[in-house]
Amino acid sequence: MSLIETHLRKARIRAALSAKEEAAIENLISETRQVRTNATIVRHGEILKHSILLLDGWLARTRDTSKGERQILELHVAGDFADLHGFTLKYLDHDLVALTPSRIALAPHESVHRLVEQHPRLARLYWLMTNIDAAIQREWTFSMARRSATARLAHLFCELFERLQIADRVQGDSYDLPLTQGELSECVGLTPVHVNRTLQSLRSSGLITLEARRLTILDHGGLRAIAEFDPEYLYMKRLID
Amino acid sequence: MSLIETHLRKARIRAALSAKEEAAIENLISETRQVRTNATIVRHGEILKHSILLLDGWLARTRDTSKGERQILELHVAGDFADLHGFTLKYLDHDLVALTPSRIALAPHESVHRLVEQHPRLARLYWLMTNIDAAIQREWTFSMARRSATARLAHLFCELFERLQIADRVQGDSYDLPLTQGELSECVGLTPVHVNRTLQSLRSSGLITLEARRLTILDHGGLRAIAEFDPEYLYMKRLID
DNA sequence: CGCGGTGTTGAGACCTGTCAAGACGTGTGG
DNA sequence: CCACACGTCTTGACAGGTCTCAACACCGCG
Repeated sequence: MSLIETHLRKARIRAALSAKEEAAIENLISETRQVRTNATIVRHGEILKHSILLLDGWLARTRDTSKGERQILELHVAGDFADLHGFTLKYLDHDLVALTPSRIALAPHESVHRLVEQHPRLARLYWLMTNIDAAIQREWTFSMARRSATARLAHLFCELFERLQIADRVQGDSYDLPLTQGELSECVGLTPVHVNRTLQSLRSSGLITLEARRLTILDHGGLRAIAEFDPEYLYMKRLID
Repeated sequence: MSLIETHLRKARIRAALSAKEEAAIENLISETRQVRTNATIVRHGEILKHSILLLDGWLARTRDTSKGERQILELHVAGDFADLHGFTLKYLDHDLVALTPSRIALAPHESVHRLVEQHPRLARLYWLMTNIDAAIQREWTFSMARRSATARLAHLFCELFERLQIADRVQGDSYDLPLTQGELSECVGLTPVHVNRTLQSLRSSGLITLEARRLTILDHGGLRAIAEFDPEYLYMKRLID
C-alpha cells in the first residue's frame, strides 16, 4: 500500500485521479521523518523549501499570545498537507508543531512547482485543498465569535469525526483524540478549567464520552444540534471532474 | 485609467506583471454592475458561474446565527476578489453581501479557467491571493479567540489601514469607514452596546477618532501596541518573481 | 516511591451581554 | 417649513458566562 494512501483517499473525494496523476503525487515526496511530541516543525517567518504532508499523528498550526499562552488555529490529521499554503506564501505567519509523535513526508517546493505546471488538474486540486483549509478556518472564526463554550467543543468533535472518517481513523462512533484538555482549550480559545467543566456537561448530557484519549459520540444528532454543525463547509464531494 | 487599476495595484505588490499579463487580467471581466447597500450578491450554496471583483465599495462575507444575528467573517475593499475561492469550491459556505453601494465586476469562471491554464504565473498569483485571504481569516480567528474587545477593534482598524492604503483609499491618517457600530460588532463578535463603549474608550485614550463614518488614527504606535498588530500576515511583498 | 503532568473542584472577580430608555440626525410627507 | 419616523448612537442597571487563583486527586513513569 502506498505511503500516502491516506492523502490519496482525501484527494479522491474531491477529484477522480488517474494512475498517472496518483503516481505524480507520489513522486512529490522526497523523504519521510519521524517527529516527537511538541517538536516545532516549521517556525513562523522561516523561508520554506518544502511542504509537510502528514502521514500519521496530529499537527497544529499555532500562534503564541503576548502572555505566553498558545492558540491552536487549525488541527491537522493524517492525510493533510499541513502547510501547502507555504508553497505560495514562501513563509508562514504561524508555527507548525507536533501534538503527538508523528510521521511526516517532505514535498520539496521545486517538485510541487513541477507538478502544478505539468498537471493542471492537480494544480486545481491543490488550490482547492488550501481553499478548503480556509473554509475550516472560517468556521473556526465563527465558532470563536459566536458559539458558547459547549457549542465550540461539540462543533470541534463533529468536525474531527468527519475529517478522521476520511482518513480511516474512525471506528464506529469513536476515534482517538490524543489532545489534553489543555490543548483542547488552546483550540477553542477557553481556559483548561472551563474546558474541563464543559466536557463534564457534555458527558452528563449523554452526548459523548472522552476517556483515555478516546472520544465516543453517543448521540450524533444531539451533538450536532447543540453545535449547530453543518458539514457543508468541509466540501466532502467531487468538485473537480 | 484601467477599470481594475486598484486590483492591479494590489496584484503588483506580490508580483511584477508584464503588459501581457495585465491585459490578460483585464480580459477576465465580462461586465460590471452596481449593487445597493444590503444587497446579497452571492448566497451560500448557490452554484457559481463567475467570481466577483470589487471595484469600489465594501463587501462582507457573512454567516447567520441561529438566533438571527449575523457574523461578518471577512471584509472586502476595492481591488479585492471577494469570492475567488468560489472558482475552485464551486459554491460558497457563506453569503456575500454589500455593506455600501458598490461597483463590482464579474469574472466568468470559464475566463478564470483559461487564464490560469495559459498563464502559470497568474495561476500562482491567484492561488497566493486566496491564501492571503486565508491568512487574514486566521488572524481573525486569533482575534476572536484571544483578544479583548478593545484589542479586537484596534486590530481591525490597523488591518484596514494597511489594506486600504494599497487600495489608495487612505488620506494621511484617515480613511472612510462606512460601517455602523452594529456592523463593526458583527465583525468582532461583540454586541453593538459593547462596541459603543469600547470605541469610547479608544477615543478617550487618544488613539483614534471616528465620526461621520471616518476613522482617524491619532497614535499608530499606541493603537498597534494594544492591538498587538504585526502586519506580517498580510504578506505585503514580492512573493512571485 | 516520588514526581510531573493532567484532570477536578470551589469561590470569587471580571468582562461582556441583556434589557430598556432616551438622544441625535436625517430624510420624507403633509 | 414643520412633524414625524426610523435608524443609529449613547447611557444605565443588572445578569451571566468565562476567567483567575488555589488546592487537591489521579496516574503513568522513572
